[in-house]
Amino acid sequence: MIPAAALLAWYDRHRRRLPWRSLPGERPDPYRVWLSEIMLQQTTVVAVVPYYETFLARFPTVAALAAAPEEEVMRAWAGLGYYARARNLHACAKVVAARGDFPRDVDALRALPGIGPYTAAAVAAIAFDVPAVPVDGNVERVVARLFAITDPLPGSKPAIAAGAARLGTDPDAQARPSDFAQALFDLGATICTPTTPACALCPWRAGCAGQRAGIAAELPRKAPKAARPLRHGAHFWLTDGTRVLLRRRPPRGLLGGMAELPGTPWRAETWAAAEALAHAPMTASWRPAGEVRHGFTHFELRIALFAARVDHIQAEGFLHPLAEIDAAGLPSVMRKCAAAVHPGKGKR
DNA sequence: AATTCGGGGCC
DNA sequence: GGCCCAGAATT
Repeated sequence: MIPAAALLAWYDRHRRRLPWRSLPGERPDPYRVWLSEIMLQQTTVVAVVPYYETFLARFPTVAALAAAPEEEVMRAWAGLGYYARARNLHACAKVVAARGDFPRDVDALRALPGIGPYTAAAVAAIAFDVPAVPVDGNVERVVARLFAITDPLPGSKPAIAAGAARLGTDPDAQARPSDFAQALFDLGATICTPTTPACALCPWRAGCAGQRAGIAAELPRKAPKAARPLRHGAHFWLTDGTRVLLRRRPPRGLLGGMAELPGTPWRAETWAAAEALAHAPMTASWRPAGEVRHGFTHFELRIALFAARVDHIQAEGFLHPLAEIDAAGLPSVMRKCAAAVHPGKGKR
């Protein structure tokens, strides 16, 4: 038996202070818990913090978020990645605002847009003290080590989920579901880390089968990943001296609904200059303007840049002031392109 | 069950 | 250069 009391005692002394966390004894704001959980999906705490602060200041309540134009929500999300999250966030806010509040149980939360099994359990536990154990990457690692589960992910997910649920049956865990969930996160983030776990400092060291077997650092094992193919594209920086031409990507799919520089499709073959220029937004004296490399989850991209200045822009898309390019809501790959061609201030 | 979705920090 | 991250939706 792994004692929840030992973890909770450790958490009471060593828990991380994070902007979306309420103080001990303070009732959490479900909106803030939910917002943070969506942002934290596959995204590190360090990356989320500045976005969370800005986002919360701009949209202080779920009603304010629901009432905002979608384009403004997407612009506030720009650079954080996985943009379907932002669209689902907005859709979820509208449902919740119409209902009046967030549902308090796992199944009802699970039915909302952008909320899957993990987030439903996390919001229920953290915001409403429902005795659920959310299983994220941290918890998978902790549980795989505690029980020495050597089968590789993702096949071992059911066994790991069962182990996590077993941990949550401890009466001490059931007495503090919100703290127990966050304690598991903090243990995974600060002690039971991916490469070199600090087992000497771990409150669960005595009961850890992985540590006892000397294989903790190797767990969880994972199936090998496929190689990322290389793709090529060309994009165009067209300015009239005060504005630059942008366009909107299709609402779904990669970078769905985000702004971009006009360009070619992205494909496996390289683009000859003349071939790429056939995709230019208008006829002009295009000059080569460097290359940008960017890694996506499942492919790597190399973009050849072309730039031109004309007196009058006549092309499809919309014009954005050069001086406010950082506020254009460009995804990171396009911010790289803009910075390569137009090395201005450079920050967001 | 597999694939498609971003981006950055850290080793 | 690879790994990881408070995963979900789609196919």
